[in-house]
Amino acid sequence: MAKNNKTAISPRRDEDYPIWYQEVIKAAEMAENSDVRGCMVIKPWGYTIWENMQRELDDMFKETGHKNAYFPLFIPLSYLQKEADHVEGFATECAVVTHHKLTKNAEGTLVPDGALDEPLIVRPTSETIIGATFAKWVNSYRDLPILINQWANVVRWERRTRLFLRTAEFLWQEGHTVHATKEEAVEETLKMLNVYKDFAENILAVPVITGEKSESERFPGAVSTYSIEAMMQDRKALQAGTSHFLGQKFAKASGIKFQSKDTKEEYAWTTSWGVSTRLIGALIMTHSDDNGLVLPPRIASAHIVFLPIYKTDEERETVLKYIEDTKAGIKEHGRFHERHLVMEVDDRDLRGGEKNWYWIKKGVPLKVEVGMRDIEKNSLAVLRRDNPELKKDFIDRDNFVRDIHTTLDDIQNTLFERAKKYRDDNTHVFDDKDEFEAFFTAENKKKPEIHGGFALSHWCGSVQCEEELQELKISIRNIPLDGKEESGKCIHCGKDSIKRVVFAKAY
RNA sequence: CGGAAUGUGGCCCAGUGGCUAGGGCACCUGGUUUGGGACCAGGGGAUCGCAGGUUCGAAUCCUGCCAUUCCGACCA
Repeated sequence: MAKNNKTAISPRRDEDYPIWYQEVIKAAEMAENSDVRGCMVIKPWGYTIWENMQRELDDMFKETGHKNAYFPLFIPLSYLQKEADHVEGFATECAVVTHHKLTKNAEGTLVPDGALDEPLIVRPTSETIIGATFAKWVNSYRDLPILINQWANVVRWERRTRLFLRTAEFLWQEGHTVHATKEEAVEETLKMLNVYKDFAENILAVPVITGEKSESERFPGAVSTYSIEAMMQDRKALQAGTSHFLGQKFAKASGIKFQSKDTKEEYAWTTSWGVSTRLIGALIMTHSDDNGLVLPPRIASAHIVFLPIYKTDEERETVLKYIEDTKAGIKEHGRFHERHLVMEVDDRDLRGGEKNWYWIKKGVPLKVEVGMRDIEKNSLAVLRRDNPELKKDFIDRDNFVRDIHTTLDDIQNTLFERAKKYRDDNTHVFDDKDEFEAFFTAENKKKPEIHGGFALSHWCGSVQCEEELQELKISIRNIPLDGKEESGKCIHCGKDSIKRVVFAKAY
């Protein structure tokens, strides 16, 4: 099938990456901007992905001993003040509730009325309110550990928003745990970080680097913050999840104390960890191409779409029957990784071409055309969305049905390997300052091309070097956990260093 | 919060002081079509972002505001 040069998404990635991103979302009907500034409407095709993420992650949380609970949307203003660093981090982006009713003024317009004694803030995160609650739950070492997760929405009044990547309100999960010892809390922090890595790589097919954040990138109030970092197709880094070791800071702020075995009163050790709808942005920017969204089968909103092709009512009957038989055959193979295969049949009265492109842009892993010619040969016209050439294969129906799980797994693996290769190809080790700086300098300053990537270089550990490197618009994404110790010189100041860190431009 | 651009039916745009604001796409009706973005005919749909001002007359000029997008600072 000859393919013309026109791509379904315009502009292409190499023409204008940020606009391409928005167009992919629009074309796939995943989300749109709402009438409320900075807040998005997540449409069914996008929300299904979130539901799939929730289910997979929730299983993993349960598997590691966590239980779900729900805490209030509103947090008393005074609670936020309990932890000094925490206040500083979030104070500038809080929605504040000051009144509890509306009345009509002289002009007949509704105005806030009934001022609250103490203003409430809409949670930007829940450490404080959950900490206050945990303080009541914990008395003895026998009450520990407490392993809680909450699925919720949070609000951070961001100045500049982008669909899925940064919105004023977003959906996420936040895990909060309390432990008797530091070791146990650290272990929990790293365990959940690895759950995130597992999820990102195996379910989303997004390769990530686990590592610790530098001091300046740390969560407000944390002792240490760890992240998973992914590379998008514009070679910028995206922080896709974080896990925090909170030490005893929040325990002290909220009074989470317990009596130990030897009858002494001790402060507990806490952790928190979260991923958000931002992961959908990561998914889009990792796999999608110039023809729209590309979804890995393990997270896809639908796995297979059948497009019936017929001319007469009789043919329609025949074709739809053939599709139903094929679906039934596929169902007999059972669930795909414990999930029912979602199969759509698009029998809308639309031109074939238009319908085809519709589903290509939606990123369904397998698109199957069925017409009379296929039925005669007992075959199917199959297009794998991971094939950038959009090439149709005519496959024997029995083989297609038999191999369906293998095929989907193969698409999943192909996407992961492709993303991993892209990241690795664009990750370089630098020991020379000039080369390092050239790597991050755009050739065309007016309209910077896609350039740079991840640089693995030595860093002395000083905040000053980190700040000065911001001139290159880069930051330390994290200090990889699997990085081996080796002596070297800081790429910026030349002082001694024992570890390489990941430098990159970031979202 | 700074810089830039843009606001005209659902979407994309034309109209740069003068008749009833146009076109393309989308939508609805009828017909012909249907294996890679169809065609014909008819039809519905707009307080030209908002508020003031200038003018005999404003989508068009002026002022202010608002929104969106991009770039920067700040952040998941």
